[in-house]
Amino acid sequence: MVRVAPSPTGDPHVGTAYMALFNYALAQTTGGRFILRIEDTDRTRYQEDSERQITEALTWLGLSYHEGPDVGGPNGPYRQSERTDIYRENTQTLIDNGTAYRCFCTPERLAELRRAQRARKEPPGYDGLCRGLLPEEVEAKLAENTPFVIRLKVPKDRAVVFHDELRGDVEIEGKTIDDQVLLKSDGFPTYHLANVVDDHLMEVTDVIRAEEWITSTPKHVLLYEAFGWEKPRFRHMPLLRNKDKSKISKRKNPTSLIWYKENGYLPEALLNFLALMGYSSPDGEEMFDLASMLRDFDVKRISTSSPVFDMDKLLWLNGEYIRADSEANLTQRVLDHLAYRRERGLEPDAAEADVLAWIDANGGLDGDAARDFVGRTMPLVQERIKTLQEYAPLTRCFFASDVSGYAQEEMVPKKRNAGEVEDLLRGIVGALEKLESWDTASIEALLRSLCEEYSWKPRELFQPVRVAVTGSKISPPLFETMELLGRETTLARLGAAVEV
RNA sequence: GCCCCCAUCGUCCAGCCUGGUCCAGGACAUCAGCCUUUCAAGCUGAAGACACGGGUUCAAAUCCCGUUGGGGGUACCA
Repeated sequence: MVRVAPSPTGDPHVGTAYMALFNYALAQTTGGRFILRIEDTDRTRYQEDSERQITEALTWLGLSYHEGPDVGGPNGPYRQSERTDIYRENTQTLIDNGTAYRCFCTPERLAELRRAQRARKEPPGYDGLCRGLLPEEVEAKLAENTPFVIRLKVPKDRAVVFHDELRGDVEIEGKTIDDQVLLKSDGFPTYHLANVVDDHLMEVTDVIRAEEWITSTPKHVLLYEAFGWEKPRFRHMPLLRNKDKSKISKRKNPTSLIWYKENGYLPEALLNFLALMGYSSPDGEEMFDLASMLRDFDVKRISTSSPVFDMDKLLWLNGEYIRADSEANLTQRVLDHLAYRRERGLEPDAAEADVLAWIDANGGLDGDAARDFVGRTMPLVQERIKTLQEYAPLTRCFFASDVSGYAQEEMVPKKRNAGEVEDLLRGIVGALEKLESWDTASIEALLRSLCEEYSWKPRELFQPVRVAVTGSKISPPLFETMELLGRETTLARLGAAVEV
């Protein structure tokens, strides 16, 4: 039994997907179950929409869970905010057996304490003032309704050792472990308490989480001991990093899974990329989908050094997946992507607006006309785009009614002048008008013959044609583009170019 | 500061556990060439790393110790 336990505090995070992937892989390859648990115990950081976005993002990635807030299961509820009674009851057992205590210290006193400790260059931490409270004193405070928290009574005279399956034994001295708050004064548990209680109750046997939790694992171990519960196996994954090696953050990297979807990344590419971070397949293959990862998945192959999140490599992988896809499927993906962006209310750029305008005028995103036409452009651009988002800029010339926004000099090759280009274009228009069959091969044959006739090199001659027809020096293959546009549009654009 | 984790090309990984086959292999990025109607894609090639110092050993990228560096933690956040 494994779980992923994100907190709904903002956009679904790439780190959540990373953790989910490895938990999912372990569950799938060991016949275990995978739980999604929402850790929403921090009411100040809670964000309404976040949980739905998390579930949607995991679904998008294909990381389905057996149990979770939206799918139910035998170990619910799966939102910690709905389990507060459970935490309260369990905390009471700790108080009863003497492994936890009520602390009535005010936040002000704690802040003052920390300041003093800092001034004395001592490690900050609770001084244990309320540890020694007599039962009557506690009763008195309680009677006065003094707010309190419940703290773990950490044994300061011994070390806590736990075994990390990936890293070996980790030993931390009790005196360096703070008397952790377990239950806040608002009645909500802290992460540490809720996490341990839930993992136990939900029968989680394997905890795979990020490295940042290593130092607090002793607290969790102490809790398992205090409750008399069996510990799960711990595995701490390396932390995803920014280029400067700091923990990945949204200021230095896109961390929102929504961002990747909005920008045309394929879920299988993102997942594959995440898998490559700290993991390698036994056969050394770098491109593998989830199914093939599962075929030979081995937790022992997870490495412990933290990888830098390299967008360049992700982009390359995304391109690989795009090229490996079928034309029909990719066509549908482009359409779905445009629909998704519209649904999200994202402002289209000029190219995207042109594409959408054409599609709207021709039956809409789910119409046959759009699918047919986008499908016909696909062979021209499939190997030229690295994200779905790059489709529109590259194919704008097929959808736009007017492409004449280019600068005049773009049509003029080096060592040629505007007059020469104009003469050439007139000649080309004349020849194309008389061309019998309007297809790629015929157009190419004709233009190449004109190269000889005018003594222009192919690359020279094709440049003004390309700019006139597509509006840019960079375009899909020219002759195919002209065929797809049709004689009428092509000639109109060439004619317009001659005019000016 | 204190505690903990980590350490192979710019980046991601392989090799390390079970020392010799490693003057270290692959991928991304970079550069060059080829292909070529632009841009891509593709192909070929180049450059590029065992952090440092000790120790163990006939032999160390691999084992041990230390140093240095990087990161994380040190909240009534998760």
